[in-house]
Amino acid sequence: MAKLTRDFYKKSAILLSKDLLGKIFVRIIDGKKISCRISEVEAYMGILDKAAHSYSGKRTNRTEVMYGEPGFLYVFIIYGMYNCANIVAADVDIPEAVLIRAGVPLEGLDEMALRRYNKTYSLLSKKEKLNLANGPGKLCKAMGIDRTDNGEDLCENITYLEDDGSRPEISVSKRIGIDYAEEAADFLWRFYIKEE
DNA sequence: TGGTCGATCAGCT
DNA sequence: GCTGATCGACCAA
Repeated sequence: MAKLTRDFYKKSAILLSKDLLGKIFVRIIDGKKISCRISEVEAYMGILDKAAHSYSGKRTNRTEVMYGEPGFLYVFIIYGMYNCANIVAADVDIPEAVLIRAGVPLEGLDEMALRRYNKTYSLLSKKEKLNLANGPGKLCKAMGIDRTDNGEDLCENITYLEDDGSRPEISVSKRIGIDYAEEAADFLWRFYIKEE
């Protein structure tokens, strides 16, 4: 299984979004491997994107990591209680990122189930299994990602991506929850794996 | 099956 | 003091 290296992330958030679909998002926690297949993402195109935290070049403690090398984690808190995980794209001083919106659990099912529902995977209802990581906040909870993971290097061995050769068909739509962003709200920058 | 609403915090004004 | 790249609980029908 090929672990993705820095080069993979060094492209615009839109291109990276499409390449991320079907890839395997891995974390090693307490020596246990937890992973899920990325099934839904959104591109945030930085300076010119009114929906992006880095719109117009806004640079704060929070957005700082997006101005660095690509292939790092950008984690922020939304609505006071949920974390959202992004992967920094492009290049130094080009603050673009890809929001990981959903994943399909592959390994470490019990670890995810315990973190989300405080019970083992086999005790989950059908709905709970579906809901394990099918949203940005849920995925972070299942994968154990919070603000302390902001700035993690995906080219190290704690959190990283793998390519198992999967090349899914891609569907496109408007991004979610950014109605305030005027014309940018209509851009088709949400990508997800096509269901048959 | 679908609408509304509260939780709760970082960043901005 | 307000608002948001969300979620899940609760209620109505």
